[in-house]
Amino acid sequence: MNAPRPVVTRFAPSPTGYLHIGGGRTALFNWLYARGRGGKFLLRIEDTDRERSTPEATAAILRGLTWLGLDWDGDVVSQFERRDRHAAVAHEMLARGTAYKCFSTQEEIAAYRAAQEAAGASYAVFQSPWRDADPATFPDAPFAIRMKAPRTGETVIDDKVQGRVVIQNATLDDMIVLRSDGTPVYMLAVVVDDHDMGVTHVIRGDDHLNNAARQQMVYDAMGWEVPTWAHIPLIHGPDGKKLSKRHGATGVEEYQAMGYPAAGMRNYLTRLGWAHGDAEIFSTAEALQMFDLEGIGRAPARLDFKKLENTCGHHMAMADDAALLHELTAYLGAAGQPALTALQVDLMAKALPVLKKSAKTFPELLDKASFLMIQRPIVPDAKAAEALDAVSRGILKSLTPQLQNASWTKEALEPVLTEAATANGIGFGKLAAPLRAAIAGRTVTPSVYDMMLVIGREETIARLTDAVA
RNA sequence: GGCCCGUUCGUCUAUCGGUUAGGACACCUGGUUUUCAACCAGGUAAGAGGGGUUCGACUCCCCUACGGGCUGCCA
Repeated sequence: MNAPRPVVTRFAPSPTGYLHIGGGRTALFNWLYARGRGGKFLLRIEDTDRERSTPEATAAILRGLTWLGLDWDGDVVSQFERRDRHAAVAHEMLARGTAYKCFSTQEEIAAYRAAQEAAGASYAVFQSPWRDADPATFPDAPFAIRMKAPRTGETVIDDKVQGRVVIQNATLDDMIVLRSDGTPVYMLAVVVDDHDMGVTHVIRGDDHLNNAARQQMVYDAMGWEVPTWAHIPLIHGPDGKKLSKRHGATGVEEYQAMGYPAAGMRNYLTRLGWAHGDAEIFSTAEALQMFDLEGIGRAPARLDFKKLENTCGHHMAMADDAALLHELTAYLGAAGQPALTALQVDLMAKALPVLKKSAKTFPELLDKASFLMIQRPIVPDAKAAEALDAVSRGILKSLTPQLQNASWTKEALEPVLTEAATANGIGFGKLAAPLRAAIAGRTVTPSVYDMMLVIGREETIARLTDAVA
């Protein structure tokens, strides 16, 4: 019995922008798969395209992953820095006879295709005249190294998500592995890096499914063990088209700035395109237990903000108070809003156990907490001002001295308020409205008891006094 | 154009030849309630279309339609 190799997965984004939400999900799947099996999750930045790669983009990707709670093992690998190794492998392929020098210029290749099209072909794979050329005929000119790919037969990708995918070798050309300027091509770099990094499972977007065939040829050419493939469908927008900027947020950091809690985001993203029976709301620890490649669907999934919000609501409610307060602070920073004052932090800590139960996002939480964020004198909005008519103000005024003596617990406050209502011949609702207006300056707030308990007796009485003055 | 992948309620999905096709979000109705929520109960809602295979197909095969991807000395 051979012990199975420990799982090694990786996330390999191009640093050409922010961390796309689809990329975030791909990273999450890789992370869940590795971490759930005691394996390693590696991070590699595919920065071989010097024109488009920026350090800012790399930083943004790292921030996005960190926010999602996806930690990687070891150092971040730069693909560009490994270019010498890639080139060495290309030359090794040359030595093995699995690749050859191609002196065809780009003009010649274009001309070849044009000629084929003129001859009626709709598309033609380029067939280099140098594939089997005698070295004696080699010109003294720059050359690219092309893989000597099989021209007949088929390449089979045994994919954990897509199943058995068969590609006819005749439809693939001899891809270039090393450019004429000596730089490696992405297709070669990925294979060399994945092999050198010991990656056992390649979990990535299905836009790479066709590429897998050519990459598998490189593995074969080098005599390396082919990793387990798992090509997952891309995420689409609500209209079913590929998710793009016109759908709204596509960057992971935008979701943070919109105030979705990371745990909810993880849960939602895990469930998007993956299922485990009826499991809907689960912790990350539970996700780690359940996640497998089997549960990944084959069809692209659409983003549904309503469900995202609902999922986040559950996580908000079950979050640990201290952790939630900490994340709220981080949210304010990410959203570019002022930090909480010491007093607000104090009040927020008291209010959180109640507020978190009904909020789905941080902005919503903050809105429900507005009664503790504001300062006297409180300026009521139009509707609140209406609730504070002369009669109501009179009732509030008579209530103040009674609050002075009541002990400040919900149990003690309840009879005080209900008795005040009956004494004035009104229902509790009629009393709560002006109270709410006086305490919060608005008509939609948490329970009046909860607000009073959070801000305390002194502040409550001060606000009531202001309102009736 | 060629090749590859996909298609179950509006959305995410379960089902792995035999089910009244299940769950969740959303939506609608009712309940609870000091407001908004939250919460509780109930309801509407699906196998893209057409051929096969089979005693029996959402499940297997073929065709069509639609969607997506790849087809580069980009990644």
